[in-house]
Amino acid sequence: MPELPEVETVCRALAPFVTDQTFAAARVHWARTVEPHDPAGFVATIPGKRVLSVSRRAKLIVFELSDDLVLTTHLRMTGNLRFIGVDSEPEIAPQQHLRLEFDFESGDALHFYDARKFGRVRLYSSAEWAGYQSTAFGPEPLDPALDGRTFAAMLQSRKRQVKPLLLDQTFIAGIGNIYADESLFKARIHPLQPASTISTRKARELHQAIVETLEAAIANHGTTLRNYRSALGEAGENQRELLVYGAAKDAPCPRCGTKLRKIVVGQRGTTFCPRCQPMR
DNA sequence: ACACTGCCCTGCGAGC
DNA sequence: TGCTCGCAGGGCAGTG
Repeated sequence: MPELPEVETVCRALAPFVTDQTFAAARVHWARTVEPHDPAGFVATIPGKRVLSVSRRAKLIVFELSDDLVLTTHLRMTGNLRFIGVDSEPEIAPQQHLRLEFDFESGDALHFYDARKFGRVRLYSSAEWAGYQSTAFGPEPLDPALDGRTFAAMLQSRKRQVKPLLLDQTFIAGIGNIYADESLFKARIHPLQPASTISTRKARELHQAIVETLEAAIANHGTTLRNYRSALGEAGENQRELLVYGAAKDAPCPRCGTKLRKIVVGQRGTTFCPRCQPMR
Protein backbone atom coordinates (compact mmCIF):
# COMPACT_ATOMS: atom_id res chain seq x y z
CA MET A 1 0.00 0.00 0.00
CA PRO A 2 1.19 3.46 -0.68
CA GLU A 3 3.15 5.02 2.16
CA LEU A 4 5.52 7.97 2.17
CA PRO A 5 8.02 6.62 -0.42
CA GLU A 6 5.29 5.54 -2.84
CA VAL A 7 3.45 8.85 -2.55
CA GLU A 8 6.73 10.72 -2.98
CA THR A 9 7.42 8.69 -6.13
CA VAL A 10 4.01 9.54 -7.56
CA CYS A 11 4.53 13.24 -6.82
CA ARG A 12 7.94 13.34 -8.46
CA ALA A 13 6.63 11.56 -11.56
CA LEU A 14 3.57 13.75 -11.80
CA ALA A 15 5.01 17.17 -11.11
CA PRO A 16 6.75 17.83 -14.45
CA PHE A 17 3.66 16.75 -16.39
CA VAL A 18 0.92 18.62 -14.54
CA THR A 19 2.55 21.72 -13.12
CA ASP A 20 1.21 24.82 -14.92
CA GLN A 21 -1.56 22.82 -16.59
CA THR A 22 -5.12 24.11 -16.37
CA PHE A 23 -8.05 21.81 -15.66
CA ALA A 24 -10.87 21.77 -18.20
CA ALA A 25 -13.25 19.32 -16.55
CA ALA A 26 -13.69 16.59 -13.96
CA ARG A 27 -15.99 13.57 -13.87
CA VAL A 28 -16.82 11.59 -10.73
CA HIS A 29 -17.59 7.89 -11.24
CA TRP A 30 -17.75 6.88 -7.58
CA ALA A 31 -19.30 9.56 -5.41
CA ARG A 32 -17.56 8.61 -2.17
CA THR A 33 -14.16 9.23 -3.74
CA VAL A 34 -14.81 12.97 -3.31
CA GLU A 35 -16.53 12.66 0.06
CA PRO A 36 -17.51 14.83 1.86
CA HIS A 37 -18.00 16.96 -1.24
CA ASP A 38 -21.12 16.74 -3.31
CA PRO A 39 -19.89 15.36 -6.67
CA ALA A 40 -21.72 18.06 -8.66
CA GLY A 41 -20.17 20.80 -6.58
CA PHE A 42 -16.73 19.21 -6.82
CA VAL A 43 -16.96 18.91 -10.60
CA ALA A 44 -18.18 22.50 -10.93
CA THR A 45 -15.18 23.85 -9.00
CA ILE A 46 -12.49 22.28 -11.19
CA PRO A 47 -12.65 23.93 -14.66
CA GLY A 48 -10.23 26.81 -15.12
CA LYS A 49 -8.11 26.01 -12.08
CA ARG A 50 -4.39 25.91 -12.77
CA VAL A 51 -1.92 23.60 -11.02
CA LEU A 52 0.73 25.73 -9.34
CA SER A 53 2.66 22.91 -7.67
CA VAL A 54 2.57 19.22 -6.76
CA SER A 55 3.99 18.11 -3.45
CA ARG A 56 3.61 15.55 -0.69
CA ARG A 57 2.51 15.93 2.92
CA ALA A 58 2.29 12.73 4.97
CA LYS A 59 0.66 10.23 2.58
CA LEU A 60 -1.24 12.92 0.71
CA ILE A 61 -0.50 14.23 -2.76
CA VAL A 62 -1.07 17.98 -2.62
CA PHE A 63 -1.96 20.04 -5.69
CA GLU A 64 -1.72 23.75 -5.02
CA LEU A 65 -4.24 25.35 -7.38
CA SER A 66 -4.99 28.87 -8.52
CA ASP A 67 -7.68 30.86 -6.68
CA ASP A 68 -6.22 29.81 -3.29
CA LEU A 69 -7.42 26.24 -3.57
CA VAL A 70 -5.70 22.99 -2.62
CA LEU A 71 -6.64 19.59 -4.02
CA THR A 72 -5.44 16.55 -2.07
CA THR A 73 -5.37 12.86 -2.94
CA HIS A 74 -5.08 10.02 -0.47
CA LEU A 75 -4.41 6.70 -2.21
CA ARG A 76 -5.17 4.61 0.89
CA MET A 77 -4.80 0.95 -0.04
CA THR A 78 -5.23 0.63 -3.78
CA GLY A 79 -5.52 4.15 -5.17
CA ASN A 80 -3.53 4.96 -8.29
CA LEU A 81 -3.23 8.44 -9.73
CA ARG A 82 -2.27 8.12 -13.38
CA PHE A 83 -1.14 10.74 -15.87
CA ILE A 84 -2.57 10.08 -19.32
CA GLY A 85 -0.81 12.15 -21.99
CA VAL A 86 -2.84 13.23 -24.99
CA ASP A 87 -0.44 11.33 -27.25
CA SER A 88 -0.06 8.23 -25.07
CA GLU A 89 -1.22 4.81 -26.18
CA PRO A 90 -4.76 3.94 -25.06
CA GLU A 91 -3.56 0.85 -23.22
CA ILE A 92 -1.58 2.98 -20.77
CA ALA A 93 -4.81 3.48 -18.87
CA PRO A 94 -5.96 0.60 -16.67
CA GLN A 95 -9.22 -0.85 -17.88
CA GLN A 96 -10.96 -1.09 -14.52
CA HIS A 97 -11.79 0.85 -11.36
CA LEU A 98 -11.76 4.39 -12.74
CA ARG A 99 -13.31 6.48 -9.93
CA LEU A 100 -12.50 10.06 -10.93
CA GLU A 101 -11.01 11.71 -14.00
CA PHE A 102 -9.70 15.15 -14.79
CA ASP A 103 -9.17 16.66 -18.23
CA PHE A 104 -6.62 19.37 -18.82
CA GLU A 105 -7.08 22.06 -21.46
CA SER A 106 -4.03 20.57 -23.24
CA GLY A 107 -5.90 17.30 -23.83
CA ASP A 108 -3.80 15.47 -21.23
CA ALA A 109 -5.73 13.79 -18.43
CA LEU A 110 -5.33 12.69 -14.85
CA HIS A 111 -7.13 9.50 -13.80
CA PHE A 112 -7.79 8.20 -10.31
CA TYR A 113 -8.16 4.41 -10.18
CA ASP A 114 -9.03 2.60 -6.98
CA ALA A 115 -10.13 -1.03 -6.78
CA ARG A 116 -11.18 -0.90 -3.15
CA LYS A 117 -12.69 2.58 -3.15
CA PHE A 118 -10.90 3.66 0.03
CA GLY A 119 -9.01 6.51 -1.65
CA ARG A 120 -10.18 10.10 -1.25
CA VAL A 121 -9.79 13.31 -3.23
CA ARG A 122 -10.60 16.57 -1.46
CA LEU A 123 -10.64 20.30 -2.01
CA TYR A 124 -9.66 22.87 0.59
CA SER A 125 -9.16 26.60 0.64
CA SER A 126 -5.50 27.38 1.21
CA ALA A 127 -6.30 28.58 4.72
CA GLU A 128 -8.33 25.46 5.56
CA TRP A 129 -5.54 23.24 4.30
CA ALA A 130 -2.90 25.05 6.28
CA GLY A 131 -4.88 24.58 9.47
CA TYR A 132 -5.83 21.00 8.76
CA GLN A 133 -2.40 19.71 7.82
CA SER A 134 -0.77 21.28 10.85
CA THR A 135 -3.12 19.51 13.27
CA ALA A 136 -3.67 16.24 11.42
CA PHE A 137 -0.01 15.43 10.82
CA GLY A 138 3.10 15.28 12.91
CA PRO A 139 6.57 16.10 11.59
CA GLU A 140 7.89 14.71 8.33
CA PRO A 141 10.40 11.94 9.12
CA LEU A 142 12.81 13.15 6.42
CA ASP A 143 12.73 16.77 7.56
CA PRO A 144 16.31 17.58 8.62
CA ALA A 145 14.82 19.65 11.45
CA LEU A 146 13.64 16.37 13.01
CA ASP A 147 16.94 15.14 14.39
CA GLY A 148 17.58 12.05 16.50
CA ARG A 149 17.55 13.97 19.75
CA THR A 150 14.17 15.54 19.02
CA PHE A 151 12.74 12.21 17.92
CA ALA A 152 13.99 10.52 21.10
CA ALA A 153 12.30 13.16 23.23
CA MET A 154 9.06 12.71 21.27
CA LEU A 155 9.12 8.95 21.79
CA GLN A 156 9.99 9.08 25.44
CA SER A 157 7.10 11.42 26.22
CA ARG A 158 4.54 8.82 25.11
CA LYS A 159 3.36 5.71 26.88
CA ARG A 160 1.91 3.87 23.89
CA GLN A 161 3.39 0.82 22.27
CA VAL A 162 5.96 1.96 19.75
CA LYS A 163 4.48 0.44 16.60
CA PRO A 164 0.98 1.94 16.92
CA LEU A 165 2.72 5.21 17.72
CA LEU A 166 4.76 5.10 14.50
CA LEU A 167 1.54 4.49 12.55
CA ASP A 168 -0.17 7.45 14.23
CA GLN A 169 -0.02 10.21 11.62
CA THR A 170 -0.37 12.92 14.26
CA PHE A 171 2.81 11.62 15.93
CA ILE A 172 4.92 11.28 12.78
CA ALA A 173 3.68 11.59 9.21
CA GLY A 174 3.83 9.12 6.36
CA ILE A 175 4.87 5.83 7.98
CA GLY A 176 2.62 2.82 7.31
CA ASN A 177 2.69 -0.85 8.11
CA ILE A 178 5.53 -1.86 5.80
CA TYR A 179 8.08 0.75 6.85
CA ALA A 180 7.13 0.56 10.53
CA ASP A 181 7.97 -3.16 10.62
CA GLU A 182 11.15 -2.67 8.58
CA SER A 183 12.40 0.20 10.74
CA LEU A 184 11.68 -1.57 14.05
CA PHE A 185 13.51 -4.63 12.78
CA LYS A 186 16.56 -2.62 11.73
CA ALA A 187 16.63 -0.82 15.08
CA ARG A 188 16.05 -4.11 16.96
CA ILE A 189 13.06 -2.81 18.90
CA HIS A 190 10.06 -4.94 19.86
CA PRO A 191 6.89 -3.55 18.24
CA LEU A 192 5.03 -3.64 21.56
CA GLN A 193 7.77 -1.87 23.55
CA PRO A 194 6.23 1.10 25.40
CA ALA A 195 7.70 4.19 23.75
CA SER A 196 8.57 5.85 27.06
CA THR A 197 10.81 2.91 28.02
CA ILE A 198 13.01 3.16 24.92
CA SER A 199 16.48 4.44 25.74
CA THR A 200 17.79 7.54 24.04
CA ARG A 201 20.35 5.44 22.23
CA LYS A 202 17.71 3.02 20.90
CA ALA A 203 15.42 5.91 19.97
CA ARG A 204 18.20 7.47 17.92
CA GLU A 205 18.78 4.11 16.23
CA LEU A 206 15.09 3.96 15.38
CA HIS A 207 15.19 7.46 13.92
CA GLN A 208 18.20 6.50 11.84
CA ALA A 209 16.48 3.28 10.71
CA ILE A 210 13.36 5.17 9.66
CA VAL A 211 15.36 7.71 7.65
CA GLU A 212 17.48 5.04 5.95
CA THR A 213 14.49 2.81 5.20
CA LEU A 214 12.40 5.60 3.70
CA GLU A 215 15.27 7.09 1.69
CA ALA A 216 16.18 3.68 0.26
CA ALA A 217 12.56 3.04 -0.65
CA ILE A 218 12.31 6.40 -2.43
CA ALA A 219 15.52 5.63 -4.32
CA ASN A 220 13.90 2.33 -5.36
CA HIS A 221 10.70 4.08 -6.49
CA GLY A 222 8.60 2.49 -3.76
CA THR A 223 7.47 -1.01 -2.86
CA THR A 224 5.14 -2.85 -5.25
CA LEU A 225 3.66 -5.91 -3.58
CA ARG A 226 0.48 -6.05 -5.58
CA ASN A 227 -1.23 -2.88 -6.74
CA TYR A 228 1.09 0.04 -6.34
CA ARG A 229 2.12 1.83 -9.52
CA SER A 230 3.61 5.27 -10.07
CA ALA A 231 1.78 8.05 -11.91
CA LEU A 232 3.29 6.71 -15.12
CA GLY A 233 2.25 3.12 -14.44
CA GLU A 234 5.65 1.85 -13.32
CA ALA A 235 6.09 -0.66 -10.49
CA GLY A 236 8.57 0.03 -7.71
CA GLU A 237 11.61 -2.13 -6.95
CA ASN A 238 11.90 -1.78 -3.18
CA GLN A 239 10.05 -5.05 -2.45
CA ARG A 240 13.30 -6.96 -2.94
CA GLU A 241 14.85 -4.96 -0.08
CA LEU A 242 12.20 -5.87 2.49
CA LEU A 243 13.63 -7.76 5.46
CA VAL A 244 10.55 -8.81 7.42
CA TYR A 245 7.34 -7.33 6.01
CA GLY A 246 5.35 -9.90 4.04
CA ALA A 247 7.75 -12.69 5.01
CA ALA A 248 6.39 -16.18 4.35
CA LYS A 249 5.00 -18.15 7.26
CA ASP A 250 7.83 -19.77 9.22
CA ALA A 251 10.44 -17.72 7.36
CA PRO A 252 13.77 -17.29 9.18
CA CYS A 253 15.08 -13.96 10.42
CA PRO A 254 17.48 -12.63 7.76
CA ARG A 255 19.87 -11.62 10.54
CA CYS A 256 19.93 -14.53 13.00
CA GLY A 257 17.86 -17.31 11.43
CA THR A 258 15.32 -17.51 14.25
CA LYS A 259 11.79 -18.14 13.03
CA LEU A 260 10.04 -14.79 12.55
CA ARG A 261 6.87 -14.18 14.55
CA LYS A 262 3.64 -12.76 13.24
CA ILE A 263 1.27 -10.98 15.60
CA VAL A 264 -1.57 -8.47 15.29
CA VAL A 265 -0.89 -4.97 16.59
CA GLY A 266 -3.58 -2.35 16.32
CA GLN A 267 -5.48 -4.38 13.73
CA ARG A 268 -2.38 -4.78 11.59
CA GLY A 269 -0.27 -7.77 10.77
CA THR A 270 3.15 -7.34 12.35
CA THR A 271 6.24 -9.40 11.60
CA PHE A 272 9.28 -9.29 13.85
CA CYS A 273 12.16 -11.37 15.11
CA PRO A 274 11.65 -12.43 18.75
CA ARG A 275 15.40 -12.81 19.23
CA CYS A 276 16.67 -9.64 17.53
CA GLN A 277 13.80 -7.53 18.84
CA PRO A 278 13.40 -8.52 22.50
CA MET A 279 11.11 -6.64 24.88
CA ARG A 280 13.40 -4.68 27.19
C1' DA B 1 -4.06 9.90 26.73
C1' DC B 2 -4.85 5.49 25.27
C1' DA B 3 -7.12 0.96 23.93
C1' DC B 4 -10.38 -1.27 21.44
C1' DT B 5 -14.21 -2.21 17.93
C1' DG B 6 -16.43 -1.77 13.71
C1' DC B 7 -16.79 0.19 9.27
C1' DC B 8 -15.56 1.01 4.56
C1' DC B 9 -14.28 -2.16 0.15
C1' DT B 10 -12.67 -5.78 -3.41
C1' DG B 11 -9.14 -8.97 -5.10
C1' DC B 12 -6.75 -12.77 -4.17
C1' DG B 13 -5.12 -17.12 -2.38
C1' DA B 14 -5.99 -21.07 0.59
C1' DG B 15 -8.78 -24.83 1.31
C1' DC B 16 -12.11 -28.11 -0.03
C1' DT C 1 -11.98 -26.80 -12.13
C1' DG C 2 -14.98 -24.10 -9.43
C1' DC C 3 -16.63 -22.63 -5.33
C1' DT C 4 -16.62 -20.32 -0.54
C1' DC C 5 -14.33 -17.85 2.80
C1' DG C 6 -11.04 -15.26 5.31
C1' DC C 7 -7.57 -11.94 4.97
C1' DA C 8 -5.19 -7.63 3.53
C1' DG C 9 -5.34 -2.59 6.19
C1' DG C 10 -5.37 3.40 6.59
C1' DG C 11 -8.21 6.39 8.63
C1' DC C 12 -12.01 7.56 11.25
C1' DA C 13 -16.04 7.47 14.41
C1' DG C 14 -17.66 5.75 18.52
C1' DT C 15 -17.14 3.77 23.18
C1' DG C 16 -14.85 2.95 27.52
